[in-house]
Amino acid sequence: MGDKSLHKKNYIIEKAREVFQKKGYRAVTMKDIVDACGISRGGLYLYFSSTKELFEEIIGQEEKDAKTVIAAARDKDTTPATLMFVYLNEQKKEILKKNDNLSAAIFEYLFENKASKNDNPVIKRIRSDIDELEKLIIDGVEQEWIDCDNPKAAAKNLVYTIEGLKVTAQTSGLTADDLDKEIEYIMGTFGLVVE
Amino acid sequence: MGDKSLHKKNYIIEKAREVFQKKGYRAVTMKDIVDACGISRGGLYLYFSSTKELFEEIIGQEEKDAKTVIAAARDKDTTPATLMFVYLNEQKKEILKKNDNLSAAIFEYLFENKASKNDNPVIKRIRSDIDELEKLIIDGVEQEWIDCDNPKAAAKNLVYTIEGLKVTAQTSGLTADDLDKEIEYIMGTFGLVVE
Amino acid sequence: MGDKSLHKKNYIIEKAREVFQKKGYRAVTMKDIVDACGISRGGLYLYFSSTKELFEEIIGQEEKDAKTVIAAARDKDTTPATLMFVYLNEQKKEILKKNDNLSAAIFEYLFENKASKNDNPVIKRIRSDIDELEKLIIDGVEQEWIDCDNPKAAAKNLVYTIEGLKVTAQTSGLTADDLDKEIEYIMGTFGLVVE
Amino acid sequence: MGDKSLHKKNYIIEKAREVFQKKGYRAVTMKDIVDACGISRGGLYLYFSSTKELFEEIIGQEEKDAKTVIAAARDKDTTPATLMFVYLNEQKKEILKKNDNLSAAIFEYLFENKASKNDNPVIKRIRSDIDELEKLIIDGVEQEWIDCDNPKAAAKNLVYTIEGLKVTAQTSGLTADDLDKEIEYIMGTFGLVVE
DNA sequence: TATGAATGAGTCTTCATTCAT
DNA sequence: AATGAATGAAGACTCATTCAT
Repeated sequence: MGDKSLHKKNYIIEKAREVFQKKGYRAVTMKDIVDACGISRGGLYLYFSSTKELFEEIIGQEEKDAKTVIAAARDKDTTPATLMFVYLNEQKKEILKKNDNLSAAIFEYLFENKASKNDNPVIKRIRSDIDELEKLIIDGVEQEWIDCDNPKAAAKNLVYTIEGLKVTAQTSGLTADDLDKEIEYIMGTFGLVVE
Repeated sequence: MGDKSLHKKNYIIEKAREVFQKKGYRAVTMKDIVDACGISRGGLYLYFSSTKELFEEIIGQEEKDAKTVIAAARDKDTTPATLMFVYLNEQKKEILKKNDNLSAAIFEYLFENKASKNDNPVIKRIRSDIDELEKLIIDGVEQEWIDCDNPKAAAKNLVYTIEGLKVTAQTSGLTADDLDKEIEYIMGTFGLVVE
Repeated sequence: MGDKSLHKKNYIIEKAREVFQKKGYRAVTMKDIVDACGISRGGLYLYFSSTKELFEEIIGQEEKDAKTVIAAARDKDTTPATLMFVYLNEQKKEILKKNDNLSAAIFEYLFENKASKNDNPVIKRIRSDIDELEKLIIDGVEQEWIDCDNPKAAAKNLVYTIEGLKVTAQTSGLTADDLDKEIEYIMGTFGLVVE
Repeated sequence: MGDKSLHKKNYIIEKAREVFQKKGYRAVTMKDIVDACGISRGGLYLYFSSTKELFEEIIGQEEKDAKTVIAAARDKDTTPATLMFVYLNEQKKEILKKNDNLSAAIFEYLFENKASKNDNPVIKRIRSDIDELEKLIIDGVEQEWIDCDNPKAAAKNLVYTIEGLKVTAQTSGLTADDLDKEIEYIMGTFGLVVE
């Protein structure tokens, strides 16, 4: 695949992402993609042979995990408390882009692909997030910023809560204010205060 | 609609629920329902004109909310701490019946019907759960069983976490042990100990 | 399936046979059948879900085997010599209906389904023809009408030759005269004379 | 067309033959050829504009006729009986290479192209085989090796039988033993004994 | 009320064929 | 000569929905 077709592949991915954001996962047909891209049916099949394949390519590139977010924010003066806050706020921003993010599609995709669970990027991201947050909490405890008896359980609880916020935002709607209060509460459970 | 028709309608709902539990929401066709019920296509249309209509009827009857669970467990000697534990265990039981509950189907339904949010039974149930748990926490604080500064925020956080557990169980899988640890952690955040 | 739909099924089979006679096996599409029957695509699928299924139904009804032909011609005064002649002439008649028989389609079908060989009606018919002709030859030898050292080998040879005539008629064309001469020759190998 | 092009054309024919042997005639697509040759779609079209054209080129080169086989075996000491045996054995060898010969593809091709019969190489080969075998039989009769009243009819019968064996091998399967017995029987009809 | 045959629109998928480079 | 991306037509198959009985 030459430079040119790589370009086209990326173009398709770009357009398809928009479609998945708007319509979720299951509702998307190859025709939707074809129409969004303005290419021929056959043309699309040159690059992707199903919406599933296409979607997997997209989420492979998509997931912004805790590691990345935290790493980006970390410098020598950043405290664990600040990092936690940055992470939660990043999640908030993602959640609020409701029609502009892939969570609905991702959930649908996962419901449909329960069987082949272990190798999918979302589950990997969840596991890695738990690990990363655990490390962050342990750091915070050691530096006496964070108050926590059971860092692993706390990390898991946090990740489940964030998944809950994502899904609730999709299904029932959450406002910026709802999320701010939630962040404040979570910070409080670690003995941290939002300034 | 006479008694006989009502009886048949309930029969259809019953069978359809099983179908939705097994296949989710979007994947279910009118034919699936017809086959499960052993009735004719035309016959089904006399009662329900789409899977959506049928599904809405089902979830209207479905939701076991916190109020019901807590009310069932309450008697004059039950402490708020015990009620909290009972509630969390009820959730655990529901979550573990993974292929035998409607959550996957409900999530799918909601993703597909974001627009008509406010009148959907799930959002009503979430609101009512928050209220009910808030009351429980306030009771617990007053009776000095529970330790909590901000009962409303705590109730919301708990509901979001449970939504997160439900969805994670569907998409990534959770074991009984995972849930026990999570329950223990949650109880701990209220200063409660699982015996 | 009620009387009415059985009637329709037979109607489809009837029309489909004409299509297979005209176009062979592989070239026939569900659309061809639909057009020939003047019904809708979906309608056809109610009865048959592939051209293969339809074709198998047709050839199941189709094969006129040696047993049937010979049985039909047999009465107490019929000699083995006559029966042999009747059988060969029946084959001749079938072969000459070139565009009106299914042999081309059957050969194509068999080429495409070599794997599942043993249970197909054509192979069964070939085996049964060999047996039937062997019996006929043995009868003929016993009654001193037919001259043959190895009835089984002779029966096989005859069946192969007839298959060869069928296929040659399809691929290269054979006239009534070609077939008459061939029948005369075959009769001769058994010491029989065509009157 | 220069030497280089001719070389490439032959290369394509070579590879395509393998494809036709494996997949028959109708099932072969231009893409199959392209893949087998490792050339581009456009490149193939420079040489052949359809699978039909390509296939006709192949069978034009293909046929090993009786003339060639018999000529190859003939030397001054070879008897007609031996030549007959050599010819039959050559056919046997061809027939047993079931997935490695073109007969299935050729039959399919002929079924699909009945119209343009007279100029097709198969019918020419059949005619020439009949002639060649007739000559052989006549020779044999003159040299008192072969016993036959009607050499032309016998030659035709033999050719039809061999066509029947080819097609039966493809559709129903024939073993080496089946063929040996058949050869023995055929030799017997000419008063010849297989040693 | 109830049946189930029938329809036709919609989607998926594959291929021969073209054409700019 | 050669490439391979792109097209669009053709066929398979499924479903929601209707309607005569």
